Amino acid sequence: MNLEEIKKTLKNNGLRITQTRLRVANILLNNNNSYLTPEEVFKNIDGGECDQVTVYRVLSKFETLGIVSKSSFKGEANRFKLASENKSVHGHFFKCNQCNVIEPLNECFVIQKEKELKANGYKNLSHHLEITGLCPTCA
Amino acid sequence: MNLEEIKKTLKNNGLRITQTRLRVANILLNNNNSYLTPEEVFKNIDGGECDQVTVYRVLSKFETLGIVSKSSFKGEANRFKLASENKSVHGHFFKCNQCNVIEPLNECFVIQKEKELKANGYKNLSHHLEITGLCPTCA
DNA sequence: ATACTTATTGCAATCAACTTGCATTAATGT
DNA sequence: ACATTAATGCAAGTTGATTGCAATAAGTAT
Repeated sequence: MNLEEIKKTLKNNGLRITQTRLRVANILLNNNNSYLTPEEVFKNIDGGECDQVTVYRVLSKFETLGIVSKSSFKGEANRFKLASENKSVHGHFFKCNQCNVIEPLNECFVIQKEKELKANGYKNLSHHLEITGLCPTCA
Repeated sequence: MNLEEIKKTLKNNGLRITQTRLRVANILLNNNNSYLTPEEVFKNIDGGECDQVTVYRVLSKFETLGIVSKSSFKGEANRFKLASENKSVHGHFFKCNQCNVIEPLNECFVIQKEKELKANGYKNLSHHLEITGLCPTCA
């Protein structure tokens, strides 16, 4: 996704190219590799140039348009990044119920399933896998 | 988990066997097969017999003790049920970003990984897998 | 360019699901 | 029966997000 593609997507859907949408888009473009919370996006914009609610609305709209993908973890803010070429984005973690340590799980079991879903017409897939329990230290 | 096991677990951890803990335990025992939110548990207790905050605290304590397992979905309340004999509990869903339809995914990819973690000393494991995107209807 | 529509925004209020602080109450070991 | 301190109730606070509505600005027609 580059700026032109984003603009085109907005146009194609009868949506307006507004200041805030452009600002949010540019921040995402400059952070292509990391997920940002709406608040982080807002702080990058800030200067009183827009309202935080607008950032929420823009990101939410971007998501339904497939411009961004969302990483959604209970207990923390949503995170957004530009949708990658291959639309499949994912994160895997182990989270200890006691000490709250979060360890990445480095294998992806789900890509196979996503391929299956894609073959059946599902789009813009991303997934989130969380295994919780007690880590060896706490167990 | 039966009532005796729950009491024993509390004792073993130097915790008191209180009215609210017993009430919550009994409600969970009578709903062994479905996840309940703290609010649902509270409503089952109600009669002004305790405070909802206490239910939150009890369920949270039960979780760290491994008495219950938690299903934790962003955008909705946590859900709890008694930990099963085999401590591995899981839920898999596909959630459409547009229409919010939630479809269960009937296969479990993660059991293998959990076995691996168990072999390495992790305990009370449960997991949650969510694939999001656009369902064929919305795509 | 100017006027007109209506999508988009800002602001304030509201929400859900918890969490926290603290004084009071009630389990439990002696 | 009493002392200790874990557990509770109540009120308030928090975080992340949503909603209603009047004001504003983007895009289209004139």
